Amino acid sequence: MASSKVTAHDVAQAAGVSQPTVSRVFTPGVTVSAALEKRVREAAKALGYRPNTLARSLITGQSMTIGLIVAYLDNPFYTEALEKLSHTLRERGYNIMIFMAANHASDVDQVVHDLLDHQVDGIILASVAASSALTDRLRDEGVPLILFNRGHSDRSISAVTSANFEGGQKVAEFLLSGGHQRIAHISGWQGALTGADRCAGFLAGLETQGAEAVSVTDGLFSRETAAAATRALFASSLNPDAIFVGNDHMAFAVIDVLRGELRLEPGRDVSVVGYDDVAMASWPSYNLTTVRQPANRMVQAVVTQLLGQIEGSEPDAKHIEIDGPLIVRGSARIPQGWTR
Amino acid sequence: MASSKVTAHDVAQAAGVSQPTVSRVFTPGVTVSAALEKRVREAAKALGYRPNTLARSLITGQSMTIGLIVAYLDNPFYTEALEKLSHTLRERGYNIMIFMAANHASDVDQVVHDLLDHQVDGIILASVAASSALTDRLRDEGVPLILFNRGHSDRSISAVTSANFEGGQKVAEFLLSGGHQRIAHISGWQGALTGADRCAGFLAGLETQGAEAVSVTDGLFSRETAAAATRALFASSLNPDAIFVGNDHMAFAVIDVLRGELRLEPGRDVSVVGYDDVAMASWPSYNLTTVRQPANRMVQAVVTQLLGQIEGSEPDAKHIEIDGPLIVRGSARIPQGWTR
DNA sequence: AATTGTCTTGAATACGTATTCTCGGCTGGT
DNA sequence: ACCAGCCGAGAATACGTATTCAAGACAATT
Repeated sequence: MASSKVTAHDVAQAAGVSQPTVSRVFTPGVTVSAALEKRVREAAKALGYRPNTLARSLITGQSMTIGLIVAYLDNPFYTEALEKLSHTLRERGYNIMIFMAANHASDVDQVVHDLLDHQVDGIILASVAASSALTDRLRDEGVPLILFNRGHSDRSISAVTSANFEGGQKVAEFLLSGGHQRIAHISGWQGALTGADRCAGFLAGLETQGAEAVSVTDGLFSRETAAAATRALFASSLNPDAIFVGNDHMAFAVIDVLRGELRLEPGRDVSVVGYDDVAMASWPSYNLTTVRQPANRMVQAVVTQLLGQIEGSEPDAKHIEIDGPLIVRGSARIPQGWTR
Repeated sequence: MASSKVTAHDVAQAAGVSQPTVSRVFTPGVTVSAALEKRVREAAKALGYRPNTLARSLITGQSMTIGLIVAYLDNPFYTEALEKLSHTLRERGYNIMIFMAANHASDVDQVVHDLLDHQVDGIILASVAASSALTDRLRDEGVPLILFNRGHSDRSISAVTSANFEGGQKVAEFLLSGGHQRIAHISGWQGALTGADRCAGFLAGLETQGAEAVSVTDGLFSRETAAAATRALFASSLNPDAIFVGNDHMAFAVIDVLRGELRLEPGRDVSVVGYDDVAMASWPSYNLTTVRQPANRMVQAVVTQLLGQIEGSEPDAKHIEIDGPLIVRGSARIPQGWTR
């Protein structure tokens, strides 16, 4: 029964009221007499009317849309987060405009401009760095920005991460308790605070007990790089007995190389510890000991903080760190009497 | 230097021209004298002006936005597709508004209505079924719809899938050539044409050579269901020597159960074949023989077809099937002299 | 009964842009 | 030199809604 484009005017005419009255019926918190509301709703239903969000946004200045930029979708941690973000934002009435960006600053800048042209109410950068030119622009434009799983040296930028430094420390403590002697680290990308903090925490944790890593390599959050680093590690004379890998995604590559090429069984011949606790970490093939990043709580924090800034109730930027436990599985030797 | 909201009027005033002239400068294909264009562009740059896409969309009726609805993001095939879709659509000037939907028809309907309120120019349903109430509504509204990796009984609905029936046949031929005697099938969800077609092709392929499956179970595209089906399969007296699994995502679960719980090595004790050829299929831990769904070509087809319908150059709906090869790896016994 | 106040509703306007229409000036052809 | 035709730019309008403003109806208070 609906024709292609039904406007509030059409409904108004059908219901014998004015267009603003129709608008009021569909605007929460505005009062309309019960009789008119009924007539309007019936007419709207009969005609198949639904408000045009674009026109509404134009006048209210609120698009109810959040821009999301994400780089590494091959890392399942981010798809998990994307899924939860989508649901949580939708519950709060917001929609997501999504962009995949290469991790070049120029590409990100371009994408952000596109988002601004679409009048997004806020922007989430997941696993992507923000140039200061960009943050300046956004501050100027008054569009809230929040980083997901990335820190920023400028503390006036909102960010949600896990407690990466402490996470790295936990791994160090665990591996040392396990009596490992030659501990190597294939780190997350050192260009990102997330990777650097985990690395720093890990090394600090080792140092606390007078130990140090036999090798530290930047794995760049890439499977290929991590795999190559693993081969190099065992081609050298270092002969490590434990490897802390900067995230699960790389850790799977490390395990594949160990098992498939080097005939070393994780947990028996070499200990491997990851970071993220993605779903795959619990699959029997990997059974990875890892530090959990609580995606649920991180997403909740992102949404609360971002919408707080948008709706003005929480205007101050914050760097929120969320603590996560070490999940002990089979890929690393378990210290005797380990209960933590 | 930019203030919070710069409009075309501001630029016009600064450049000493009218607002429409500013608009013309930013509208491709419209002619403006070089002198004025230069003045406008300089003023725009100085003020930090960028056109408001919402206002533009309101008048042109084109939002340059595509709605994307996806259900199973834990299946990496879809994240891969999402990534490619994002890039391809962006190249063509379109943006993506994304929603995660449970696979209930009611949820999908709700989400589609939200998308329509946002005036999307077209809708892609990935791994989600469309109710006929929905397709009617969309046809009425004049918004093109296309299904990705899902067929539809109504041939007037556009859809892009792989050649699922033929793919299933290929697997049957391969397993029979390998001399397998007791072949089982853990199928994709039979409520979806994708799952049903693969299954039908497989069974038809077996029948061609006078064989039949010892067991057919619906795996529902779910890891847990597939794992349970595997356990049940080997708890019975069937003792299968080959399993064709309806997609890679489930096949990984099957392999995990075989190896971790049943101590059976895929490729030696049991042959396992999947469907999709996601990146993980080539990882050494799984090394999965599988039918490739060419994500690149499928995405290209989706975009070409959808934008064709939107821009009017290709108004007729089509069901496009894209053929993919069997990728032979190590998880299934290779027939002697197999070269195809 | 008169007045104050509240509550509803319609008229008018605004949001920021694209497009139609019109007009002035300019070019080119004979 | 004159006119047809064309091109470029401004004035006006449209897109579909939310909001301000003013006016009217009605209840409540004195």
